[in-house]
Amino acid sequence: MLSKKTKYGLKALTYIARSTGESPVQVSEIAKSERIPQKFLESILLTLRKAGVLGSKKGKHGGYYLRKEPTEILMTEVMRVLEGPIAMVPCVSLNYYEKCDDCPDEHKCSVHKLMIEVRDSTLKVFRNTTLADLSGV
Amino acid sequence: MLSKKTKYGLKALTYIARSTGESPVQVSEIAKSERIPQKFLESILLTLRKAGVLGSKKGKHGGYYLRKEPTEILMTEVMRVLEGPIAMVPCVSLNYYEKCDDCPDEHKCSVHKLMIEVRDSTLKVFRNTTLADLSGV
DNA sequence: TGTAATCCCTACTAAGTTGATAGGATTAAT
DNA sequence: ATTAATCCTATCAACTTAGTAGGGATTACA
Repeated sequence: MLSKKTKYGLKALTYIARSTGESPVQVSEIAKSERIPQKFLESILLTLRKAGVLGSKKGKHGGYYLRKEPTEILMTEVMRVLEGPIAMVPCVSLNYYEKCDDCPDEHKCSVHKLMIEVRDSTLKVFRNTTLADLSGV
Repeated sequence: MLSKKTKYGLKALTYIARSTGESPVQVSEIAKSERIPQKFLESILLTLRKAGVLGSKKGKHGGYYLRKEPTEILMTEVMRVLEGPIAMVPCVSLNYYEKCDDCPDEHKCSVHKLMIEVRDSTLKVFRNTTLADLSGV
């Protein structure tokens, strides 16, 4: 299951990408428009900022803005930040590899092979999709 | 993340598919060989039996056996039984569709479109893979 | 017919995750 | 100063996961 965190994060990014103005977009505005609990959204955007996807401006008239063009923001990056590893098992994760405790030899593991295929096909989608595709910009 | 339940279930199915004998395969044997907690595995195989993937024989010399040929057992079926919906959000699930509370119009939802793509690419893998592929039979 | 082996079923539980909420600290514009 | 924003930490209820425990029901076979 996709977490609410990721779902909200994607919606917020889409909203920011679509907002044309020069000034940064405020959390309250996004929260209201996208029906997301504001405090929860705050923490999500903070995560995205720390990961370098968003920039922020503090104080009055502050808010969040994209650090890159929507066409440059890949879903691989966003999904990894919000949802964590793309692979369904650590033993096939490219970025967060971990050995399974119960597998003596992962090359003989039937689950391993299947999960590599799933990972690759999902990666293909995420590598081929940018924020621009999501937001129609 | 893939649950242990699914992982263990897949390993167990693979084990059963590989075991050539006429008599059914016992839980204890699978548990020992695949390093799976026996009681946990019992409940998993029970689920697979109730879903019609496995058959069972009770009493002494009892055990589990496949109800179909490995080539006939698709990953779509097994994954749905063990892991639940293949879609990452209910609003794009083919078998367990549910509307999102926060989406006024899901056709305009950016997350929706992305998740349909992920669902389709994952489905493609699962529809193309049978237990025979996993077990090399 | 007794007994051991095996699946079947229900209930419980510790640990972790999720989806928030609360309260304030910090920063910047006016 | 005041106001409006982000930033940060802590807390929490509900749920899920990965088991464990204990026994019931069924069957093979001596």
